Amino acid sequence: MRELVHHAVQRPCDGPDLISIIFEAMDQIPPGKVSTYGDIAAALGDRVAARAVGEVLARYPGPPGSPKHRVVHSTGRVGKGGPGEDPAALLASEGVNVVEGIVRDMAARRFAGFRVKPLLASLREEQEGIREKVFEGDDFGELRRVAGLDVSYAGTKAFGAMAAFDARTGELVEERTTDCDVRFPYIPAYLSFRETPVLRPLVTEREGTIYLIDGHGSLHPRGAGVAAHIGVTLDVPTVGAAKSALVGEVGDEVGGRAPVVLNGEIKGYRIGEGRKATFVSVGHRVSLDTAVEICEHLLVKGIPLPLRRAHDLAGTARRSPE
DNA sequence: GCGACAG
DNA sequence: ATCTTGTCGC
Repeated sequence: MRELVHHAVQRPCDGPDLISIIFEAMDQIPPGKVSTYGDIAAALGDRVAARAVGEVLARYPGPPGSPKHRVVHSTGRVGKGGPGEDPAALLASEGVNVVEGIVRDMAARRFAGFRVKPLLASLREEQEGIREKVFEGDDFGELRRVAGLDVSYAGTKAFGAMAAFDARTGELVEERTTDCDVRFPYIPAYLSFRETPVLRPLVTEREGTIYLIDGHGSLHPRGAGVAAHIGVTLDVPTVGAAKSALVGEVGDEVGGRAPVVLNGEIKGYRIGEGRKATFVSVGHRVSLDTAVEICEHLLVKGIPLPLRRAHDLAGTARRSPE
């Protein structure tokens, strides 16, 4: 019982709720018809979210009676279903011909007439707006602290952590954590809508603090990675620091720095060697040169110290009972 | 099969 | 990001 309480719904993350829209769409598939992960993703506004739709069906129970069995692969392959569930049998009971786990006559069975809000389309527009507001110069006054922000997950619950270090002494001066129930899955290039709601309450200091964020900033298809998103929406200085690339072409390394070019422009640098690389880009109000200098200065075993500390803290919060 | 997309 | 056994190294 105690475990159930621990994983029970507490406070939904304060951001866009894609989970509800996915189940709303699924509920529109009539008996005798099927749809695909990609078709639902398209109705949400972006087919890239197909895998995320599958992930949500696996992780979230959804409203009672949600017809998860009516969502199949584009090949017609029926989903696995949860413990004690038999999607193929349910489909058969609705008159769908399933042979060896594959829906027959997909073309005739396929439903795609969803009437849901194409949320991902409006979120892309929001990102375009954020790109316009990003300030790529230095505007953070007197630097007193450098704070790391990171998120870890347990099922549908997110744990955010902040670890702040004194910019002069390098001393750890503050740690803070928070948690909420995730309402937005991981979708490439939409990460900020999953993590910003978790991290927002951890951004308390508005003056003299630069926030290093685990993810890209302007080195993003629409110039609005999570670091840019948090920087612009909260108007705080931020830097993006990711462990792997999302977009751009990595150039030749010079003096430990390899430029990352996007649309003919250097939008980031890869620092650190090989597998321990960090991709640095502008979030907001910190220039690329300054961002790289700060990250290099704080680099410990391939990762900026505040980020490692925030990562550990988020992981601890995830594992701790209370 | 290939290509591949932060966390 | 998380899922996981054994294994290497300080």
